Amino acid sequence: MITDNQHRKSKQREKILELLQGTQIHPTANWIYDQMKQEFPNLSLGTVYRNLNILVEQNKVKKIIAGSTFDRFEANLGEHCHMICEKCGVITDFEIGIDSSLISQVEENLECKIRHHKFDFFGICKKCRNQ
Amino acid sequence: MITDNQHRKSKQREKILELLQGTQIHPTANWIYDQMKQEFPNLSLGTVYRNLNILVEQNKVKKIIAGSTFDRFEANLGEHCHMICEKCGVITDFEIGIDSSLISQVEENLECKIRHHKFDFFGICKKCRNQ
DNA sequence: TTCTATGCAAAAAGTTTGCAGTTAA
DNA sequence: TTAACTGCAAACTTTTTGCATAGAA
Repeated sequence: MITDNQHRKSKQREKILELLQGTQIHPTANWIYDQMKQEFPNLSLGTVYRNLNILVEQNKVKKIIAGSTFDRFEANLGEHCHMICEKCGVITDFEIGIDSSLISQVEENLECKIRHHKFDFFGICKKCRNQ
Repeated sequence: MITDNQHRKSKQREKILELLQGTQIHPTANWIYDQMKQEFPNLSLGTVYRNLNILVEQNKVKKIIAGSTFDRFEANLGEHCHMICEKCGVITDFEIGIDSSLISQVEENLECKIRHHKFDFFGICKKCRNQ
């Protein structure tokens, strides 16, 4: 494991990364906690969360399906994408021409049925760029 | 407002829908609560959440950037999409050829800087289809 | 020796739920 | 009249944080 200047080596953090690198299931913090309990009987969930945040910060791990923010709601039921500004948090709707064959391409590859999709773009919005 | 058989009319729910239909900002439950406080001084946040869930159930409103589930993590840092099974919750990685001009198209339209994006497909996975 | 990491427990943040009273149909 | 809706408060779930101790460098 490559260590940076800010963080020391830790058995727990190494194990968390190892678990994440060795699984396809996109686990929750709690799943990781359960896996580690045998090897680290006194492990606490707080340690798992703390280390996950460090690993995300170090770009060794990604957090997906961002929870922890507030639920947000909209009444725009049409098909559209979101551009989420990482600076001010504003969400802007827009439409792009999604090639409809894209969906069937996915369905064929994974042999699944797609019911809907969500395309989110993250970056800096016009307003924040000009400040 | 069109009512179904299960739900009666409610001033609060009507107002919530009206607010959502009249804004672009993809509000949180708490923002809605604040907007309504003047008109409904005794309003409770619980009522807002309850009605938002009813409106979502009625397909009059969408919940976006799904919070409330667990955070999920992955160590796959390459560019890929997720197929999320709505039945069993399994998340499957896959790659699709995203036309790179798509990003610059979005950047030009919104005059913004896109740093990353997230494409999620929701549906029924192969395993669940065959059950 | 120093300062990060840990376990524990308490707190925080966001959402849901039970209850008794209110209201739409 | 009946059953959904409401406000209130308590409970719940997920994540973060403060503190004293352990451990890496």
